[in-house]
Amino acid sequence: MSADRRRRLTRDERRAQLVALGVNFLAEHPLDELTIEELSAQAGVSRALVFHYFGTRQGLHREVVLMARDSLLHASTPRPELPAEERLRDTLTRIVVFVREHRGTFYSLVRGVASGDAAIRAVIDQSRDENARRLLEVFLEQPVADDDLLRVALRSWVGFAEEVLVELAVEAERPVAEIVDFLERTVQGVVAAVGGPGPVGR
Amino acid sequence: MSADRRRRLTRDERRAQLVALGVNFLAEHPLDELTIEELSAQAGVSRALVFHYFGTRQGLHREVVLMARDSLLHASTPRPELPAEERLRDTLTRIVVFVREHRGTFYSLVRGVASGDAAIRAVIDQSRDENARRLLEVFLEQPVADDDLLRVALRSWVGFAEEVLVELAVEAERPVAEIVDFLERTVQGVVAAVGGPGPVGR
DNA sequence: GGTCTTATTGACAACCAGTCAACAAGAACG
DNA sequence: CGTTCTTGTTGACTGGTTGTCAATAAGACC
Repeated sequence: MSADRRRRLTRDERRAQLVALGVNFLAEHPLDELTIEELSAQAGVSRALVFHYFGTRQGLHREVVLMARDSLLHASTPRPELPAEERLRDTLTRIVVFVREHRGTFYSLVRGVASGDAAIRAVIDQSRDENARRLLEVFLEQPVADDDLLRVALRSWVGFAEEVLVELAVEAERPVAEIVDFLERTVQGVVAAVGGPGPVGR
Repeated sequence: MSADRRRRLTRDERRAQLVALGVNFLAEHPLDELTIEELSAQAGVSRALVFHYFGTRQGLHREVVLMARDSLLHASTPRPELPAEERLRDTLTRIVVFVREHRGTFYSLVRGVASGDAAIRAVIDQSRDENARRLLEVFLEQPVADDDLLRVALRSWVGFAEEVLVELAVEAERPVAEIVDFLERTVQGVVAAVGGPGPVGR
């Protein structure tokens, strides 16, 4: 509460403050409990100001989810200098660590966001797309029978991984290495399944 | 619109009518657009009556989701007389067919429900639990290294399958048999991954 | 036809989203 | 240092939705 009464901020400062407060809120509450009144009260400003910056309640929600999502994506950006196998393991490890350190945020992102608003769902969908794309780069070197099916498989495996992370990283206390091992083996298992029931070269 | 003006129904009849209208609505709209006003108007009754039966908006939502969920679970109940392998394939086939015939409902269930309300999320969670339990019965005969991990794997694979179904059965038009093949292979791949990186006996 | 149960309703209060014209903080300028 | 001007900020208003409750009336039972 370092806010003096009636201090005037630049557009960018105020915007950043409000979004940051929203992300903090998201770490401990589901998105649909984030009300304009709540946020404006925490920021010590009027409700009208929040509407001025975000237009609508859903506009605010979109910005908050976008910021939280980008934190996660940024924290788990693959290191391109690593070879495919190591890169996958490194990325998975950083995801698991991030989820452990921001359980509430991660949980809200993958479970607490199913807004009827298409723009908000799109933000989450883009996250799955990006993660699937990163995986595709890892597995692209292997020949597969059906490219389109591989894309679906990887995108769906992201959903699988989200569930695993919620159960093993958010709610339980499994060692990070075990979770990473498990994720690594299952993604390989799923990719193998795309190629058909035959033997899998890794 | 066979409703006469001011007809008085029994509690069970009225309740069933309102829930059924809610489920129909869910097939074409996300849950959070289901408002008391909308439902009461469609049923030709007062808003107060809906509150009388369901207490709160979330109470109504819970009942609607519960009914939609049970339709899905009922339509895909495993046939215990079949051997494990056939039973899995039969169940998966009926799920895919059901999803095709009720795309909107399925989509709303797995994507449109992320209410902040714990009771509503619990309804969806129970669905995943039940599906995981059914799968466990199929795979229980095989020895696995880590029982708890198998449970997590199957529960998470349900999330994987939901994503696959949305992409291949709801949004795309892949043949049923291809989807079932793919689901079958991936669940086996995931179960194999639980046992470790070694070869998989099937 | 009268009475009694209870399904049903209209009216009321509280809360929240969204709008808009008006206010004021603080920088720019003379 | 006072004035002007930009623009961040606000109070007041409207509309819509949730939730409450005492009152009403449909229909069964005698």
